[in-house]
Amino acid sequence: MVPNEIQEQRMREYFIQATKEILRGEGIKGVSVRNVAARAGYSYATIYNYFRDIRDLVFECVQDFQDECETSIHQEIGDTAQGLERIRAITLAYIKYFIQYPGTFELFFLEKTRDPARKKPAIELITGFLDRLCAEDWSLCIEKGSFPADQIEIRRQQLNHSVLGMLLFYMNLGQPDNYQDFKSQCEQHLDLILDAH
Amino acid sequence: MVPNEIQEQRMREYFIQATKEILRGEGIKGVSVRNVAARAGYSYATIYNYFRDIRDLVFECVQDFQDECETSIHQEIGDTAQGLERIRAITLAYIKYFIQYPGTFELFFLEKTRDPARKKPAIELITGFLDRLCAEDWSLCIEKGSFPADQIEIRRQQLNHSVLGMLLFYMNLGQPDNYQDFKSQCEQHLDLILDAH
DNA sequence: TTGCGTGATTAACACTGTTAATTTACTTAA
DNA sequence: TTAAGTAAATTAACAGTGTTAATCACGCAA
Repeated sequence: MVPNEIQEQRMREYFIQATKEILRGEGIKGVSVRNVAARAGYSYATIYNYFRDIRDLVFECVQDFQDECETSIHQEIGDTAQGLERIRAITLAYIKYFIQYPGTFELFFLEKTRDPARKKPAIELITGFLDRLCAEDWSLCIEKGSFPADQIEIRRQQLNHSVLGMLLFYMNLGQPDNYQDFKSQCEQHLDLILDAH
Repeated sequence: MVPNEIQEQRMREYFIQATKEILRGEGIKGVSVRNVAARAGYSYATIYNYFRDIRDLVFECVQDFQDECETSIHQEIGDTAQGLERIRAITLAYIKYFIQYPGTFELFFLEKTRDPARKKPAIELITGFLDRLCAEDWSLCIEKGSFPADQIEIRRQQLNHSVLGMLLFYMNLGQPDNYQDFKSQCEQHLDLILDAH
């Protein structure tokens, strides 16, 4: 890495850090060019020397928040035994994280890129996240023959879709109208999807 | 109705019409106070005599778009016989509508109210929409005993969540990356949810 | 005709993202 | 050491956004 590139990466990191702080505190609505720049100690226009636009900057935070989320999940699930039961635990912890940090939910699922092609890595990070978290456990399900092999794929997808749908219903439409009901709804649906009947 | 109220309702209607036109043409990103007012032939500040804020105005369009969507669906499903098969047809038409009018999808599921309590009617319109469309068919399923009665509710919910999740994945994250794949994915999942096994 | 009041309008404020022009800081060559 | 040149940070500016307060215009009653 040329010195130039080290400095550039450092500058980028200043802005990314500032953006992360704002996302954590105020959510995506608090992120603005001037807001981020002020927190990073630079003028607002400086951002455009390091990022194409503000959305570009915001998507740079995806990896970090995902790492953070993953850590939180692993703490939450403890040493739950691999397999279906752990898919359940991981998914519930995954949901819990987004409820706790709605700013991250907005960033991951509600924010749009100007140029999806250029941001493909970040987007793939998001779409494959839950699958990646549960990868080993699904493999084990195949080995143990918990499901017909051709059903694994569709169940993984269904898990993805249902979880996203439930989160969106709860966070954007307020349904169910309290967390207790929401949580038991989540558990009920997980049981259905992960049940081998 | 006092003359005063008739005039007021008329004014509101001018702005609502203008908003609907913009939503249809450019989606929610095209809706701004000045944009709507110009199209309605009034000054931007006039809107605030009839609506609390711009989001308030935007949510006034929900009912109309829902009526429009319902008409489109009934056209699409033709005379499909009541029951499970019609739930399938309705849901596919429902999905098709939102793909065709992404502005409506954004309005229904992505837009946030400032004051959810005050906009409760519009929100309930949205959250109960698909259920209402399929109400008769679910009833028939109960009568015919297609499912255990206690499973009906959860399947209805699962349909709701899965559909919303799939739509969001496809529209915001571009997964699957083409409409053909998306459509067959939808069909596959519908079969799973509506299958009595 | 004057005065009042309703309601539409303009002006203003505080924001937003983005770009161009300018200034600053630093490195290199003379 | 000074001068020139370059790279990067800053300011200014533009075109938007939502929202509110002050102002203006019009119709109606006295």
